Amino acid sequence: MSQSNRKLRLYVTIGQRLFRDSLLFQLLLHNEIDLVGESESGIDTLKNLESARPGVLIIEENLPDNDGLTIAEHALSEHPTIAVLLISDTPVNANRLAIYLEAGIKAVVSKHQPIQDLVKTLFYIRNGQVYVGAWQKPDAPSQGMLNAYNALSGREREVARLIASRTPIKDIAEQLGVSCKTVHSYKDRIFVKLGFERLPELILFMKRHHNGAAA
Amino acid sequence: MSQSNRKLRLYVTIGQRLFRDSLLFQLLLHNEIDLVGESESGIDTLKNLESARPGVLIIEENLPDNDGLTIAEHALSEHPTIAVLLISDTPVNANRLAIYLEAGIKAVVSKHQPIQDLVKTLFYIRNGQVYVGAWQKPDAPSQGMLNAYNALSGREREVARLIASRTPIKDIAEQLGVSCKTVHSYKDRIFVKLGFERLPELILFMKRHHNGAAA
DNA sequence: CACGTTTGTAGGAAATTCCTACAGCAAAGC
DNA sequence: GCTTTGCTGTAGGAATTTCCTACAAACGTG
Repeated sequence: MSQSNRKLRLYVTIGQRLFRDSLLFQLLLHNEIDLVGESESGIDTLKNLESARPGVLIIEENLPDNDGLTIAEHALSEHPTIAVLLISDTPVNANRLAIYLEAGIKAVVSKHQPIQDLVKTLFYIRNGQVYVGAWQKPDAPSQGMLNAYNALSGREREVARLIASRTPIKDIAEQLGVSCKTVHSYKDRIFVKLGFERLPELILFMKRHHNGAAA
Repeated sequence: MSQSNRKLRLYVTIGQRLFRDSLLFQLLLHNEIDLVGESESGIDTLKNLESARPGVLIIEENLPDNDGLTIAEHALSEHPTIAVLLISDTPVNANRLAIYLEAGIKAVVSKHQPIQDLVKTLFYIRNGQVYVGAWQKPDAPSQGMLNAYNALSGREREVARLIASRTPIKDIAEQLGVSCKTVHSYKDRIFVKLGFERLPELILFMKRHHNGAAA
């Protein structure tokens, strides 16, 4: 997945603390990510870039003080090597995308996309590549995820359901009449198949497929 | 902390998927929280409440289709027992808060507050109590956190710094010339003292105190 | 049918979490 | 001054988790 072996030096500019925090908590779970700075306004961002020297800048389109695009352009004129990922408020169309790319922005993710898209994009652009993948297939919103669910085997689905409903592994093992080790194996395989790394992703995924533990 | 022993049945209405996801990932880490539904619009929310029967509804003030307050009032007229937590776009003042409380809303958290505030408030109101704590002391933004940092002992700070910079426990033990077990003890104590439960919280905390691993 | 893949099963090593222990020292009292 | 109490540095144990490997039975498909 990740070609580059050095850490991803990340700067995040998001106005609202609540969302900045929760996004950062997610991103910081990846230990390749090194947060070198954050701010809530464009001006602060420009001031800090010099010393923070990020490799990637995630910046919101609508900032309290300025337009994210403007800030990004300023940032790029001073530090052309930064890979900028713009978070847009609205779904992105080809026209807008073209404008962004022309400005030197490497990728755009809309706030209406799942967080996995952001993470995927982030890792993709970190080597300087432009990412335009997401808008080419806007017809299949969660199709990939549905496919992923279908890829689970019967036993895996059972385990996935139980894990998502927070049944302890030991209880699952008991219920299914297998050893804990086996349940762990299922768990591992589920996470690999779905591309997840942590429990909340699985819980949310199962809820959204109406297979959660609606008690 | 949590008086009630049954799970917190949570419904979340946040327009933007990216933020809904990242917030949910955080909230779902708490295993007392049982997500019974989510939507991105007020109308959907009202439609789903009947079957989801949440104990707590977290709802954004500004939704794509409607005003969160209006939706909350509708929801409360049908299901008066739901504890509503409104996420407001702007900092909340006493006047606005009074309006909200009169409408039957249990708490308001602004998007400019840290995520811990949201979580704390969520657990507080789950038993039906009104939460008005956050705006009574708006003068001390991160004072509590600074105090918390000062509460760490010298050795704990060293370990906190190394952990936040993602140094493996074994390396930390080596560097400090103590056993892994000891490092784990420090880690445990750090997390208890700061009230954290997961690594990203510590990383972010250390960054924000300029004690991160600015390589 | 033979060969590659998926599924159900499980074990081992290393790491992590959670809890407990304990000696030394410092501050707080009495 | 002496005792109690609490914090700091140190560490061990048990249970759990993660990560990786293994392997036989079933399955599918040229």
